[in-house]
Amino acid sequence: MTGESLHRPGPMTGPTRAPLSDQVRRILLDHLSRGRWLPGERIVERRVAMELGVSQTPVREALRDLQALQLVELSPNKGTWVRELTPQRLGQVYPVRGALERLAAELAHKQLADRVDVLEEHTARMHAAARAGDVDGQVRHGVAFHREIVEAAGNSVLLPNWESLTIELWTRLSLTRLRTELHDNASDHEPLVEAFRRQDPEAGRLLQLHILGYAHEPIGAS
Amino acid sequence: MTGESLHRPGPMTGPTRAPLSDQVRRILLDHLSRGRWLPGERIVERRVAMELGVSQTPVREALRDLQALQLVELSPNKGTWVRELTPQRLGQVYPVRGALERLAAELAHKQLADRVDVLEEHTARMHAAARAGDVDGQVRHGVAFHREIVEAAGNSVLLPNWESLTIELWTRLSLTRLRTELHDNASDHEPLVEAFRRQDPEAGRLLQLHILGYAHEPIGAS
DNA sequence: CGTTAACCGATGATCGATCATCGCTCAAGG
DNA sequence: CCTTGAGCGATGATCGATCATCGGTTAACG
Repeated sequence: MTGESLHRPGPMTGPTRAPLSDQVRRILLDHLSRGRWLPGERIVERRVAMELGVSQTPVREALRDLQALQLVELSPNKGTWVRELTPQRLGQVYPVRGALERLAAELAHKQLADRVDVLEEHTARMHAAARAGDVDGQVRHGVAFHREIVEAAGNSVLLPNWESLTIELWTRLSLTRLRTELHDNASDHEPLVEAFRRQDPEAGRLLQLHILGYAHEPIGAS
Repeated sequence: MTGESLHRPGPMTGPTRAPLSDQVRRILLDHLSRGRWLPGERIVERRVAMELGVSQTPVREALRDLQALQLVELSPNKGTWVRELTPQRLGQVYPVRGALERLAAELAHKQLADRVDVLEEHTARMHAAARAGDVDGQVRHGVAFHREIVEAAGNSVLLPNWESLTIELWTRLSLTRLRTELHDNASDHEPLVEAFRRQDPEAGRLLQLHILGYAHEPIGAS
């Protein structure tokens, strides 16, 4: 499963595209979310480069990106480490996320009223995934629900800021590493959808509380 | 003033430190804030590298950092451009900043009560700078005031998120490029300090409104 | 045996060169 | 004259090699 060389032999049929550093970043993200590297472990640029059949440069760039996502720690002249996923760190994400999404809901209250059908769609898929025992699906649609809200705000500063929290990845890591439960069932989202539908001025606040409710879930939280 | 070579001849006395890419980033930030490159203009990696006497690599890394700060735009295989500073973009920063700082104030309401003296210090310096006609000082201390609040929250997700907004730089750019006025006088901050001192539950909300008030300042905003 | 400093392998940082892609130019074809 | 595509210069992307730094190892010294 590893050792997947990224060399492009010959003319490389088709649209090719995608800088190597992007592909490397995706692979590293994948490895991280699967626990290929555990927290505290070192990531050696040259080793990864050789393994992927690329040079040090794109690996280095990819690691810089992961640093921006707070997934790894880079120390000048020392190297790269996988950051610990502690319940404390996880707990610090929720307040920020809550504040940002509340703002989004307040900015987008008008647009959201027209998009409740999309939100309901996500809710339904979430529900279906839950019944099918599809954890991955639950996470994906759950995050999509929230991303929809943030995108609806149409604020080009807000969206990248929210994306930088990488909710989906953190949720996955939390599930596997901290063995948290997934309580994020569809029914929790229905009151929110209703609030958006009637453009309830309190919808933002409801959303914020909804998110802070996630914070109580981790089993690991003492 | 340009053409400052970064070569390190000989044993380089002293602590040396600081990767070249960091120095380059600082220089580029400086150039950007001074208008060395105007919005829409192209930044060519090799040209900058030669000018600074370094190779393409550290320049490239520095540009990636600037991209994360939303100061430039990078298009794969196309190059780097300085992003426009439009009143619209600027106006989108304030709501996000407001939401984040409100959260900070609410998280830190206890710690802030013990730090009102620091806040007052910044207010005083702001005031002094204003009287001295020292615009730069006003900006610096004004931002420091707000950073103090965000730091007091002690949330390791919140702080980097707030820093990524690069308030100080945007304020400077706004002053020079959009010719906005600086209404951010010290007296505006005094009610905030008082609210923090008495741990007013509404302090966060006050701070948020205070920040949104900045948004009305730009002359350029139609 | 504990302390200190030169030594050295591993690895991040940087370099100079090469590869690949983008846009533009310009001439052939209609 | 307009369209089309080969040719080409500029420049980003990637590479392989080299430089510099960090940390652990070793050996002289007391």
